[in-house]
Amino acid sequence: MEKATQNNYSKAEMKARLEIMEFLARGLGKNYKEEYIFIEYPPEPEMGDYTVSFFRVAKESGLNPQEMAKNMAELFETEIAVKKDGRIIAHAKGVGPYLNFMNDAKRFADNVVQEILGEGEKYGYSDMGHGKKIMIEYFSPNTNKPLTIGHVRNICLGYSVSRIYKILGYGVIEATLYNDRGIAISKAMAAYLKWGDKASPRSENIKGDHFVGKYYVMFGEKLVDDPSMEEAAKDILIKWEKGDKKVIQLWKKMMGWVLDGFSTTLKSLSIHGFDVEYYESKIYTKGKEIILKGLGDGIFKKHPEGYIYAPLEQYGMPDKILLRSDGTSLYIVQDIYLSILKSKKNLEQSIYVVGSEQDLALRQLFKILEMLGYHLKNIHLSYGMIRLPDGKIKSREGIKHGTGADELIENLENSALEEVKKRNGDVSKKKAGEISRIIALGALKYYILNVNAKTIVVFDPEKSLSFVGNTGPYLQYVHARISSILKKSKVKISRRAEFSSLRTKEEKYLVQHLSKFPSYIQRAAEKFDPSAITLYLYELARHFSIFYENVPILKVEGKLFSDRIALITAVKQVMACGLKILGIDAPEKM
RNA sequence: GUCCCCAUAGUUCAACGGAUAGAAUGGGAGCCUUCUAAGCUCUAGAUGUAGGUUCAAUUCCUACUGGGGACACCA
Repeated sequence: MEKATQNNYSKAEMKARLEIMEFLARGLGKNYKEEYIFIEYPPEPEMGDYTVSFFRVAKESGLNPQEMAKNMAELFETEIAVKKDGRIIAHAKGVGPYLNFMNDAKRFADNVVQEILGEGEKYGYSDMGHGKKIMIEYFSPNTNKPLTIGHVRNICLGYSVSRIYKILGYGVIEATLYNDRGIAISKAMAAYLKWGDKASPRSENIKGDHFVGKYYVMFGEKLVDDPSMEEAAKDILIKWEKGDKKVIQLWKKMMGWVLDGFSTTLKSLSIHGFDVEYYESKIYTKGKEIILKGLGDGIFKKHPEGYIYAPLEQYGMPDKILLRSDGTSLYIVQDIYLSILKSKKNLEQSIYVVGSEQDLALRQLFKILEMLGYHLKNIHLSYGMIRLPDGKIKSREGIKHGTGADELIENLENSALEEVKKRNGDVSKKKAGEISRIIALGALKYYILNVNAKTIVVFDPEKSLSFVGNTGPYLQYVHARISSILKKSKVKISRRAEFSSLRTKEEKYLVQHLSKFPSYIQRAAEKFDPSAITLYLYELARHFSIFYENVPILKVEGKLFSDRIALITAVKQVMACGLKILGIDAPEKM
């Protein structure tokens, strides 16, 4: 097992871990081997705050793990526990082959709550990425049809992973590539020329991407009766490549409509642009020199039939054709060019958020780059597709009902609005609209990010998205409830306070969980997986909800009151920060 | 045909090789004169099959079965 070179722990957790390591090193003596000791979290909070298992150490030293745990627990209790000298770890208990450590609840609460309130919004941040640049390319749509829930998954993943790395101090460049040329667009253009009759999104009152998508679908539908359309599309493509003025003019017009539509969808998802935008139309001819040089250097080969290819069978992949017999380049050539362009930015790593159906294509791309001598760390963040209970989203007729990004968001906003009205008769129409928008997006983004990226999700437009249970709105609800209490409490909390009165089980578990936030951020980063954050936040919300049911806040007085206010302030802050990582807004009221 | 991914409660998803396989939803039973019931409590319910590695396997390996994806001089 590899150990991270640097860990993102809260200061409180770091203190506890150092105490444990120090104790174990001394107590185990010559049997202590750092590579076999892992401090983990026990499966249940009541078992303790940290745990170490002795399987490995015992095996290496020929001892019995149960006895080791028992002896070490005794040693801790007789030597350390009695001292009460300001340590975080107060007790140790041997349970089978595990040694469980318990924090001093009061001292740990002091440390954790002070740290969170002291660091404010920066709690959980790290500088481990200081001076390191990474680029993450995501979204990268084809520009011939509107966006689907599949694109939304891509966007949510890319956006969230970007946030995670930013928090760890990396310089993150968010990039996208518009696939704005080629046969698909030519088809939409051909259909528009034939049946468009000078209509426009404005004249038809349709969003630009939907407008163009309509013609793309029309092309496919009418092709059956009118096979000549195939030729018409090819003709347009050829004219486009030659720079035919009329074709280019039409293309610019239609691309403008599509990109305008995309921009609207992105805004409705609260995504506000990318640091770098690449356009296929601007780079698609580039890269040919690289291939020819590679051929000259013996890296690539020329087939007797005339095409140039990368020999990849030696690496267990099919060979990849790069240049056609007529000398024109295939799509991957511009990918190679773009990757090399990126590598000139001194990147620590370059991440591609691309669906798993392109696993092979990206493996080939990365291998070719390696063959060319570019050893940039390329990572494919591969995600599974979203399917419907009865099959794929895409079909010949375009996309299936309920899976378009725009209609999905709109439907969700409408049902969220009904809920808000039901629960909040007193809010203004405008406010209700704002809140329902926040909730709708919370539900959608959480739904997508709560599962591992590579899982193929079965999505039922009628049933899948809900506002109850393990959902985004549940987390938002916790935030809103805390906000409501704080509004009523009207106290100033001191960051230096000692939170001596946080004694209940519910408070202890909350503090314990709060202290783990930074380590979950790191876990999410290592795996490029925002679901580590959703998992963390769901548990935080659970702990809070149980606390809320059982522990009164506004009804108690004095120090107990102010301590609990401090605690829930910390919960609110961590919840807001975590939701922000997911791209979800935290409402004050709902 | 070759390669890749997946298989866990009725359903949709969890589980760095470790403690009693967790949630949610749906089913059953409760909790609003008390800080927002989008909540809380209790209850029934699952690792495709056969081997192997390991002190320990949902997790790693092999085969099988069943799903999905990829393998164009398309993008």
